[in-house]
Amino acid sequence: MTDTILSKTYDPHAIEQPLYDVWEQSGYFAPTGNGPPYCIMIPPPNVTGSLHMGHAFQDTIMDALIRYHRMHGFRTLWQAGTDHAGIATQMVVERRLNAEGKTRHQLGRQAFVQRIWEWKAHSGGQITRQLRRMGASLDWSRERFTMDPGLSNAVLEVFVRLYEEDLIYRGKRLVNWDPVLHTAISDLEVITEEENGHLWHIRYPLSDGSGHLVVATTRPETMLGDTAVAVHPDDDRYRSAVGKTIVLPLVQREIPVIADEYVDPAFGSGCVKITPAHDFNDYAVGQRHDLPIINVLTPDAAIDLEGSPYHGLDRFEARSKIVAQLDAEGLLVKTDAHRHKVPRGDRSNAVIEPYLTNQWFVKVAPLAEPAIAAVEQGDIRFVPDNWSSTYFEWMRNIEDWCISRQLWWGHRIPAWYDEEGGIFVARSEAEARDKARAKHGRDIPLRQDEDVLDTWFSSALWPFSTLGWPRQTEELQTFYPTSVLVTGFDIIFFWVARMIMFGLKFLGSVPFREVYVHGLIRDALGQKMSKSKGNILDPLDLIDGVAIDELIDKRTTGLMQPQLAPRIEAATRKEFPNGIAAHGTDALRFTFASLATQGRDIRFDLGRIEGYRNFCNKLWNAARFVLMNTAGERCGQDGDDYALGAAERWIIARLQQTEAEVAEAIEHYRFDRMTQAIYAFIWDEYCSWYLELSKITLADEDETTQRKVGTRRTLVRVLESALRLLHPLMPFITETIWQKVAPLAGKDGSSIMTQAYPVADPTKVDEDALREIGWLQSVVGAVRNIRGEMNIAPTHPLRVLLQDGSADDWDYLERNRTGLAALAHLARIDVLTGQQGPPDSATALVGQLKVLLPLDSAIDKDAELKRLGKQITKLEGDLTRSRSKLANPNFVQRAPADVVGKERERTDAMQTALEELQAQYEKIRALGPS
RNA sequence: AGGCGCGUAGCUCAGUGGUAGAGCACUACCUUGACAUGGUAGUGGUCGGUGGUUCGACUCCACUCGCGCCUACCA
Repeated sequence: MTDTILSKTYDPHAIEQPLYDVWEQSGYFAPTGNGPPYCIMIPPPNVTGSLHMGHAFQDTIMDALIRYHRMHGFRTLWQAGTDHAGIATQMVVERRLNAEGKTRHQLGRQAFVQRIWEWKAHSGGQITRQLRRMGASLDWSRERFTMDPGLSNAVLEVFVRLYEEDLIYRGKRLVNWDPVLHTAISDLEVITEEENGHLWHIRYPLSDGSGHLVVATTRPETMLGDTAVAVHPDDDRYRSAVGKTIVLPLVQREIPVIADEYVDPAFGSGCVKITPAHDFNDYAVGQRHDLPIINVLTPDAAIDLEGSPYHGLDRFEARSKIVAQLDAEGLLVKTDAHRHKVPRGDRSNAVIEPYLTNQWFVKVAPLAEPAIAAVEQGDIRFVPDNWSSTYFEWMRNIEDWCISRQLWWGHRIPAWYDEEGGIFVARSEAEARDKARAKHGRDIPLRQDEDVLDTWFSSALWPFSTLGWPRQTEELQTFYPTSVLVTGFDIIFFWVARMIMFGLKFLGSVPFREVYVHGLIRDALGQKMSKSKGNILDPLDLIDGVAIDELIDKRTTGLMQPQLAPRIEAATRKEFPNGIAAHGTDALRFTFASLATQGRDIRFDLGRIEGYRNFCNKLWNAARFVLMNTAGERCGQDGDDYALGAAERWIIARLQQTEAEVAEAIEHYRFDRMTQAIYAFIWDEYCSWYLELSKITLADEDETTQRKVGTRRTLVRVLESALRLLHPLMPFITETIWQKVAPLAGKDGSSIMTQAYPVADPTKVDEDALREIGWLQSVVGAVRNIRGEMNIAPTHPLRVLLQDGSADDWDYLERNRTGLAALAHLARIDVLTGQQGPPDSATALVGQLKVLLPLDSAIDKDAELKRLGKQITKLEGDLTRSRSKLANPNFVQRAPADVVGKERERTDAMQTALEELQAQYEKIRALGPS
């Protein structure tokens, strides 16, 4: 391999990582220049997590936008950073601790948190390394972590200010309680899914002995905490019972029968047991009727009722005992199978209990109002737009946000209590002491709240906390509001809405102008990728390749349900019998971009990435060809004399059109169209046609030097532009080739990254050249069609006759004779003039020009008849349709004149062509057997 | 119950009020000096269904069938 020529085969592994290191060390990722600011905040991945397909997809999109804008001269910042991911991270470390036979409680809070920091130091670099493998041009010099001092300070500031404005409050409320993790979680972290259960019908005797009511429940164990039975006020069946009391079975407590509209008379028996301490609806009923609230569960969700035989039993164990006891007492009327929704924690998968505890809440409604307005007014635009309805739907029905978590890993709530339960919310313990001293007139012991904040609380500040807020930094001034947020729809509520609310509240303006909402990557079968399903693909495996055994190993180790392993192994072997080949980062990125359509689900199909790996290879080899033909040659630089032929002007025109298409696509976040435009240009036009045409010019001994210089110039310059056009999607291969090609194209600069993005120049769209090469392609196509359909070897030299051409046809022929002969493998091209009758030929039409291939031994009569017949049939169908259109007076009168005119022209052309082909068909048929 | 999305070639997906597209797969021929991770040609769709608007509907509207997601839920 010489210095100027590329290696024979495209090997992504050899080129990618070294380039990234050079870029990073050169400081190319940091914002520079005085252009308008462009900023994207990375959705911070979990600090101890690893890169999954969703990340890789999202980061590809962001990097494409960032590189595109950077090349356009924007002062571009892609903010790097990670999230402390409270529950997730704590769980990981706790599990490791448990594996050592210890619990976090044995360790104590301080030591446990220290362990987590150690774990972060140990594994925190993985995801950032993986992002580098993806080519992500994040500004690592500005990397942030949500628990950095600066960001923690922002959290404090926001908490204190919201508290001072009464937008944060503490209260004893029914919350979603995770009995495994021992913490409250927000509504959003609860996953409710239908499961099989039972509906137990239980007899509740009236105290006055006048009978009983039957209540239906899915949770009989909560009856221990019943404080009423409710019926609908209009339910005639139970009107007389309202106001009476019931002796609660097993407990023998007397509880009232009340009337409340909440009850659906049509469901079950129409009587509902009310347990305000353990059901959200019952809690509301309890509030309305001033019912006592009796808690019967421990934080572990075991029965907590001193003196009861069920005390200490887990809720599910208690359930079966209670049902058995009721049955024994003759109070169980019946048990129905019943499907109902069961709430589970998204992290622990434990059944969530509504549980009465002291928690901190954000009063969301006042914050939601301006956040709704911002989207209504268009200060923030969702792309695609339909996501705004989802956003509105949620924001208009939003409930207060429970932000306290009974965890150890996270931002500790900046609230201190005195011994009388007084609360001092402050930026520091010292400040809290001052406040306490002011209240009590002396120093008193204070104790800080044990809880930490929901991770999403700090994430909500990400767009400004990373830029230094509450300090008014230069970065904050420059980059806030950021340009666009790129995210999946699954976290619109968790994250996007909350960033908007907090951004408006604390900065007075929206955190981003646009929200590009992309779909979720699924497997080839449309299943969500998850560890437990064993269908995870690791983006790095697609880049580097993975052997089948290793892949199976990755998918089957550490499963929650190890019994699924054989099934997962079988499915994996079926889908990837030979493992996964290495495709390189560029191919993976291009694949993601091509899949970025407007839909919700994205099925990841291995065929796509293979195709794009081939595309890389195509580009690589095209570049090799160009370098082989231009390196060390005159390429029309520095005033060197050159001339451009139609082919050159054509490919230059097509380049402009492609550039315009690409700009249009990326400005509308249509990365799929961007990939398609570039792919088609490079493969189908530059490689398939221009390279082939250039070979002819360069090999033609009769061709002028100027034309040859012009051809070389065009080869390198169009390639160089195409590389820049492609760079945001395929950073590595484009940089590698660019380094070789740029000098030949008269470009200097150390990296393609910092070059200008190509912009279409409409004055370079030469319509004549487009027509001329279009003509050439049609004539070549006509010959190839005949060749192909009749199975004539591509190299078998043919003679072609052209007849009935227009002045343009002969003009084009004159200039493209050599090209036509070479591309169509023609030995001779002759023009039939005047009354010369053509020999028996296979015939095709290009406009009115007849392309005739005389029938010789190479031509099969039956094949030609078949070929013509096929064309005739198609033409007849089209013609019939066109004619009936024109025969419709309404069409002729009402359709726009140009549409009608076009239809007439088309019909005439088809008519002529059909006659020609039919005549030809008859002529061939009349020949004797071949 | 409310909201949203999807249904186009065997598969994965674009698309537009005016003659249906791409990639992959498939078939035939071809190892021609950039590339077999390649070349050339070709097969393949009454655009889920019904009705309406229109000169004209795959496209707009209504209804309908099927699939999926989200939110809120009847104990």
